Amino acid sequence: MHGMSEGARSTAARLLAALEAISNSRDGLTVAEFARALGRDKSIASRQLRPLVDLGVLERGPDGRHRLGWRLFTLAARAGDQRLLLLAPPVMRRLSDLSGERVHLSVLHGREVLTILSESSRQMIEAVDWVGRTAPVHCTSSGRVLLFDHRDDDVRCLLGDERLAVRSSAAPATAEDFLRRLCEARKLGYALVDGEFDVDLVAAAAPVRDFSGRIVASINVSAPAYRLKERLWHTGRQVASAAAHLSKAISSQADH
Amino acid sequence: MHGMSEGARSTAARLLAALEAISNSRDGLTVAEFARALGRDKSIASRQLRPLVDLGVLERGPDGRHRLGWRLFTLAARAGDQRLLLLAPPVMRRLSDLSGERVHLSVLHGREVLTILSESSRQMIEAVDWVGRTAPVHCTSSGRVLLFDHRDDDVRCLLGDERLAVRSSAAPATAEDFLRRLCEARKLGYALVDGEFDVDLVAAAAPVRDFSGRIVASINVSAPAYRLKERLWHTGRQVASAAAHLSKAISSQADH
DNA sequence: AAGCGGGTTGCATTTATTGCAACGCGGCGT
DNA sequence: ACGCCGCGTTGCAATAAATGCAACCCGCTT
Repeated sequence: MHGMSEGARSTAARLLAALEAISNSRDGLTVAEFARALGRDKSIASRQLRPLVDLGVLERGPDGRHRLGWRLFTLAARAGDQRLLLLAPPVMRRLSDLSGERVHLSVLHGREVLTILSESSRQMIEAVDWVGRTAPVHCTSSGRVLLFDHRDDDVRCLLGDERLAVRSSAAPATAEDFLRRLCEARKLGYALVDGEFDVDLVAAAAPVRDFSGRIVASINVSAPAYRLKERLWHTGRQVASAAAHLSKAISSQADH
Repeated sequence: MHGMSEGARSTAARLLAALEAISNSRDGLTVAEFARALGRDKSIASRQLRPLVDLGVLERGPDGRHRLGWRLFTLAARAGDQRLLLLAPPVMRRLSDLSGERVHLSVLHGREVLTILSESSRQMIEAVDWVGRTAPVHCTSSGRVLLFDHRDDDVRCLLGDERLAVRSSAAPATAEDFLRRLCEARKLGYALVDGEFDVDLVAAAAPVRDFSGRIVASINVSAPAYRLKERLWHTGRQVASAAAHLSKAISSQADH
């Protein structure tokens, strides 16, 4: 009952305590239950809950129970974007040092893959800036990873019925061909691509997920085949590890 | 970028305004920027931000910029219908590819329509879109759809007795006018709107229902009239199909 | 009818927020 | 070096909140 009586000093702390009290309840709280949970008078509960409902932070069901509202989700979604851009660079840099190659962060952009961050390696020879540019989803490791959680039907619809525009002989020519490779990558947990986007390029990618498990980005290593092909499997595991680390960091308190 | 909303009375409203000000900034806000965004003294900003940072709602980077923090995730993870949020994006993306236009997912919030997801060619970068914002219920396709199952009396009560605030000459001026259009949409199974919210905007929306048949959200396509008006009927059927598909998806148990 | 619990509202008191001022800090141009 | 400007924090009085008690309405049980 007295669960977590704590010294809530600030009004912000009291408000957050209110939200968490409701969050911790399974079916929401009525005004009286809410008042008891906070150990305050029910009048306070009534007057505190109303503006929150008006703002959309809480929802009041027809049964008079208060539950968390959609507004919190829109905030959390933006928090995810901000934290991704904030926390990705150090993870990417470490991966770049480990692999010795250039590391990219990409998101799904329509039916293409958009690179939004890039961390350079010490190498002289490397692909020029891809930031802001898009690449086909079907012949890149990032594209494969970003479609991890899509159902086969959605993938087919995304790729279109026609034959895929092949950039090289190694790239998948049909949607079914792509789905086979996607299935392989799913089992593996990360995607390896050899000469599909460009005959001389190999790449490894892994998915970055937010707090709800949704794939929000892909982290990938791309390099000339002669330099990376031999150890591509090893790099794949490194990328997967980095992506998992970034996924955890986005939704957890302590970073670095 | 300046404070757009006025009339924040309660402390809860002030707090939410603070969070949204930071949410709407791409790289976070410093204390001074935050103060300017709220139009208040910087001392208030300093004293308001600190407890939020301590609680984990906000995070203060080494550069002194405040971004949304991890604590929002713990709340949002239980907010709303997680199943809907998880399954909607792929369906929306497919509809976006089909129609070539931007797709939104909205819920009813009081007498307004709140957009909670948006899928299109652009994903997260420069996402200054509708997400998190509300629109009038009487002159939007989503609003019409979200009131599908409301009784006429409830609709009248929701809209109020007074004349509706018309945004354009095409929008319904009275509750009875709205009810006529709502009845049309009911028969059709989806709602088409031409120049009601904005003279140059057309839209099509369809209802998303949960297992019990209750309308939990609306999926809709919105685009400039010159681009979509010709094929709006066709788009309406596409939207209805996508909404039906999503309704089935959130009701079914089996899902990878 | 009376009792009970949930929900809201009035009002005096208590408490916290507000805005002004001042201060320390770090960069930058003359 | 100096002064200047912007940022961030802190004291302090006036202000504007939140708080708790009470009363009230409503539906329901006894």
